[in-house]
Amino acid sequence: MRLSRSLIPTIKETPAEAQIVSHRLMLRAGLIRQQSSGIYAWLPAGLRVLHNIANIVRAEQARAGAQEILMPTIQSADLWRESGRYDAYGPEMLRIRDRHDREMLYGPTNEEMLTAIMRDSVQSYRDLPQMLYQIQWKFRDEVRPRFGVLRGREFYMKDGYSFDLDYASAVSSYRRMMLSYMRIFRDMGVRAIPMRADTGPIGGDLSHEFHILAPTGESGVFYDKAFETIDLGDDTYSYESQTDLDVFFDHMTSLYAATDEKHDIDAWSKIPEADRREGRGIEIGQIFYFGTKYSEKMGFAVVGPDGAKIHPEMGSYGIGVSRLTGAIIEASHDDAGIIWPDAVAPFRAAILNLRQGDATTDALCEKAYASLGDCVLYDDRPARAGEKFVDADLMGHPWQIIVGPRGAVNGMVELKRRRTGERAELSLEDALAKVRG
RNA sequence: CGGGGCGUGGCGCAGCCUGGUAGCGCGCUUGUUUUGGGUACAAGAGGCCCCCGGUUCGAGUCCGGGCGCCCCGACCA
Repeated sequence: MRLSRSLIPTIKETPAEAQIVSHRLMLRAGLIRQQSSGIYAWLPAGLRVLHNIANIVRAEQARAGAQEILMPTIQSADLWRESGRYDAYGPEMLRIRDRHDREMLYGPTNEEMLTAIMRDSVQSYRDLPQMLYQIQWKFRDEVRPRFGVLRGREFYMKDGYSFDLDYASAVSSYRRMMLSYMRIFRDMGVRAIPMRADTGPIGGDLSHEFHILAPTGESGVFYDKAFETIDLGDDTYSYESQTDLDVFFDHMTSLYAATDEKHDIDAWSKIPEADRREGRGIEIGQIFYFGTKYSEKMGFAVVGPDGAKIHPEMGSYGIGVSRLTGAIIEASHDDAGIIWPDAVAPFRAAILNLRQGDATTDALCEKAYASLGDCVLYDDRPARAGEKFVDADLMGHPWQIIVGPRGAVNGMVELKRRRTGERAELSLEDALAKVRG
């Protein structure tokens, strides 16, 4: 994209309402604009990040055997009466009425709806197991939204659901999702740690939360340093191998990891001091096994091989996609601005034209832009160099291709790596090769 | 839901106590200048001072009632 023709409204001063760093930077870098408390509009650069994150989720979920679907945001209250959650959920659920005075709601999660879909569509044990997910907007009317997209009321979330014939199979699905989640977060360039968790209103008896480490995280976390060097490779663990999934799960759950709420001093003290790590974490995902809670209440059963009815064992699996955009910034920034991991950056690189209007410089920039295409942001504004440097650092592009008249006459540019600050004088061709990776 | 704070050009704020022509910095527009880390000068544009009501000759300012937003706590993907 050409910055001169893009709506990426960076701002110099810190908006008064933004207290934490990711919120400030998302506003300043022109990623989002607030519309109401806890409700945000996503501008072009912000939406690209959201899509990048969602696509990483899609790719790895597909490999784990999950199918993508899309369910509506608006649901019928009747559905939730079947599970008993219409009354149980409380004021976090946004309840609305349509013109015929029918009770509706803006979905905060989708166990009921998908169970109903399955009930209508699946009758035989031969059709299970199934693993389905969607990436869709949710609404939870938080008492006190804050921290920008980290605690919005409207949020973009991946929610997945597994349906299995028996407990063993359900546990296998759960373990497969745990592996998939760890790989998803790795692919985004952040380190996540699974921690045993309470199940909350979703119900059930097996649950883990995933936290990514960030100095500004909401909760204190305690973990074994082995999490810093976890091997998640395809050669080590296969989704197809039950043994692999079990080994992986045992490895994850045998290592100590707890938020401050669940911290166990005794267990902690048994870990060699050199292996203990303390930090702050932001929850970016949670997985649950909850058995037949919904399939029984909502009358979803399949006929088994012996003709008997079987209520499928279910689990659900969430990733806060919009929250991740903020969480990644919390984990990856400096005083100058965002430092995007390559995989989620809105643009792989920015081309900084330091002398807009200088024929040689312009030509070299155009060449770079034509070569890299949509994955770069070409700063072709008639602005001063300093302003372009500052904005590029703020927006956090992994690479900056700095083109000025001094080097341009020889076809040379300066390539800067945002994360390390390293710079090198290179020919344009060499710089482009590096940016392409 | 308890406690606190704030609503004044796009952004950050002053003015309110003590009522009397709506200000500052940044940004924006035009020109000159400058040109490798937010240049300097000049000239401009831009404001139902959150809303409604009251007091007053006169309200951004005082009083009452709303609405919105933020922060701390409890709660939470």
